[in-house]
Formats: sequence, C-alpha cells, structure tokens
Amino acid sequence: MPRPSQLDDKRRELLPVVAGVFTRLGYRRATTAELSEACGVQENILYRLWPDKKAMYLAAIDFVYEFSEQTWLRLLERDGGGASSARRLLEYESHHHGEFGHYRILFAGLPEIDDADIRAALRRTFARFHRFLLAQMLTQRSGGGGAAACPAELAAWAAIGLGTIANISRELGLLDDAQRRGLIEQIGGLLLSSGGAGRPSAGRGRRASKHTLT
Amino acid sequence: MPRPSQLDDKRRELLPVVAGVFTRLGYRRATTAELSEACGVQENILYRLWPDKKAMYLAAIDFVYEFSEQTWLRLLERDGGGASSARRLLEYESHHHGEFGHYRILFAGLPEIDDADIRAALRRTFARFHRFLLAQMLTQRSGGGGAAACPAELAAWAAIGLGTIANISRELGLLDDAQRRGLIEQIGGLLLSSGGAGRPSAGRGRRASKHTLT
DNA sequence: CTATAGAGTAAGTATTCACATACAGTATTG
DNA sequence: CAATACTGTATGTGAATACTTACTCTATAG
Repeated sequence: MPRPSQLDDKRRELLPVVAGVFTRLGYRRATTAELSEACGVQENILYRLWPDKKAMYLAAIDFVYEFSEQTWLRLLERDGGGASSARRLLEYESHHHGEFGHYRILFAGLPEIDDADIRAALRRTFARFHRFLLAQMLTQRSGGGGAAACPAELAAWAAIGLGTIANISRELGLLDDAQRRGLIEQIGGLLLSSGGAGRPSAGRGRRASKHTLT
Repeated sequence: MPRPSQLDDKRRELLPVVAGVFTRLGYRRATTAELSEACGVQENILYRLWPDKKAMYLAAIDFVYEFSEQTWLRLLERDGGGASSARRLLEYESHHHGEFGHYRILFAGLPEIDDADIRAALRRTFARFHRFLLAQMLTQRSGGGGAAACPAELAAWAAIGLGTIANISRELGLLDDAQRRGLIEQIGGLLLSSGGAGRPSAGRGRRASKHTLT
C-alpha cells in the first residue's frame, strides 16, 4: 500500500491561514491565488483539501466559532476569583472583543446569504454563539429555580447584537477602544442584570413589555 | 442652447431601482448588466449618471439612511396619542424593522471596508442613524435637565446593534416575526428606560459600571 | 526493489464582468 | 431651420479568476 493520507492534517494546518485570508479580504476578494500563496502551496493543493473555494470559506466560518469557544473555555478554566462565568466573560470581552477580526469572516458571508450552504453555516455559527452565551447567562441566575424566562434568550441575542455593533464601530472608527470597552461593559452589564437574573427583570420586563401583543 | 440636462432627475429616478438590486444581490454580485437591466436602460446610461459601479453603490448607501429617516419623520408627523417619539419609533420598528431589506446594502459594504470611500459612506450612515436615535432617546428624558449622560450615547449604539442582530436573525431564519418583535420591544424598552431616562439609569448605571476603568 | 498512490509543480482555459467605443435619435435655443 | 448637446443603442475588450489538466517526485507496502 502507498503512503497514508495526510489530508486531514494538512487541512487542520492550513485552515487558520485560510481563515486569516478570509478575515483580511472577505469571501469574494479572497482569490484562490491569494489563498494558496498565503498557505505557501499551489492552488491545486487547496483543491485537493476542499472541493472548491466555497468549501474553504465554509470551513473558515466554523473556525470562527471554534476559535472563540476555545478562547472562552480556556479563560473559564482559569481561576476566576469568585466572579460568575458571565461576568468574567464580559470583563474579558470588554478588553479583547474582536481583536482577531474573525468576525469579518461572518460579515463576508452576509451578502452571500442566499446560498443555502453559506446560510446554513452562518445560521449554525450564530446559533452556537447564542447557545453558549445563553448558558453563561443562565448559570448566573440566582438559584436556577425559576423556569427559563423568555428575556434571557432575548438578552443573549442582544448580547450578540452588542458584540456586532462593537465590531462594526471598530471597523468604521466610530468608537475608540475605551468607548467600545464602555459600551460592552455597561450595556453588557445591563443585559446580564436584566436578562440573566430573575430579580430585576420582573419589574423591568413588565414595563418594557407595555407594547407586547402576544 | 441644447436641451437642459436631466441627469439629476434620472439619478433620482433610478437610485431606488439601483438600491433594490444592491439589496437583492449585494455589492459584488450586483453586475452592471443586472443593474442596467433592472433600470430598463443600457449599461452606458448608468455610466453617464455615475462614474463607476462603486459610485452607484455609494449612492445606494446614502439612500438607505435617507429612506429610513423619511419613513420615521413621516411617522412622527402623524398623531402619536401622547406617547413619546422614542416609544412610537420603538413600537413602529418592532413591527416593521428591516421590512425593505435595505440593511443588506450596508451588510454588503462591510467586506469592502478597506476601500476608503465605502468606509466613509458606511461610517457616515451609521453615524447618522446614531445621531437620530440619540436625539430621540434624549427627548424622552424627563425634563431635559441633566447633562448628556454617557449611557444615552451607548444605549443608542446598542439600539443599532439590536436592529442589526434582528436583521441578521431574520436573514438566517433564527427568529420568527413574533420573536423579533419581542426582541425589539423588550430590549429596546430596556435601552430606552436605562439610557434615555435620567431616573433609573442612575442606580442601574452605577451597578453596571462596576468594571469601568476610565 | 518496485509498484502504487499520495504530495507537489506549472502551466492553461473558459467565463465573467466592469467599463469603453462608435454611432443614431431627439429636444431645445437662437 | 439649424446647430448643439443630451438621450439612447449595440457591440467590443482586456483583465481577473475559479477551476483544470498534465506532469514529476516521493514515501510506503509487499
């Protein structure tokens, strides 16, 4: 028999490089020539690892979440000095949110959203972020007694929106580092204390749902 | 003298059509052939109205804000039954946010953000949205007495983030209409009562700024 | 050693697309 | 009317680029 396949290893090795190019150039402007050059291989090699450019991009999308999750899990493994996981994540993100720019990979997918594969990959990625954040917010709840109130799920979505606008404002130079930090800290704290905790969300939620129809 | 130029009229007439194509296809995939066909003219005509495809896109970006602003101003001109402008906008948006899909034009610009012109246009657009929302949130303040507290500006950014994630969740089918409505109502209400009003933001803001460094 | 198939190199290609050119029609002013 | 510049049509083109093909080299199994 001939030598065993090293395709899986090679994929793992090159994926961060590929993701880096998509981060820098987006989906359309990342040419296969650029991708292969950054990887230090010929284009052909990339086509043996992935069937086409779209597959490379789909792999990069998954990479975005997995990279974030790894970072967060590593953070939570460390000693937290008593603060809740959600608070520690918030603290961390207020200083490091978006520092690798991987969110650009997701931004690049939004204009391609009518492609079923890209849509599915983005959907999965946002859903995973939501699931992770929601879990963190729920563990911060007082006892864990009360049934899963609707607001926590919404607060988790709002937190993703907060991160998104923080990234956009970074890209556009609309907020500097300190302002972005304040944005994440203050609004993030607001979301945590309203959506995560059972206590204050009752009165506050009642007032906010003045217009609720359902 | 020959006939007077109708270029301005033509631009105004075709801009919504052009914006519609960019809404549907984004920046890269909107070909000049598609644009001209949608406008019912030859490509050449578009090149007499705008110097290149990018200029057409830049015009579409400005169109996004101006269209929204017109809609909102028309809404606020109507009788509001005593509710504050901010509340009425929130009510309206909870039902109609993103219904024209124009936000896709902005999404399409994010991967092109290293182009100085596109970046400037996006920056201007987001800044205009922020200015408008902030003004609405500030008019809702109790007397108008207290100095412009920092949280109101942040709350306005968070509101834009809320709208952004609402649009993303719409695109990805992550939230249905009712869920998106709840998201905008509840989190929007939270932002209004925290960032806009002087009263509750004091205690709440103090608590949220536990991590504030500056 | 040698046969096999994976790993790597170097071209080519078909297509798409932004933009250009060349030309015909028409409305307005003196 | 007649001259002018605007309005419109048809076709061309050169560059970019995703993907292919043909080929060589190399490591492993028997």
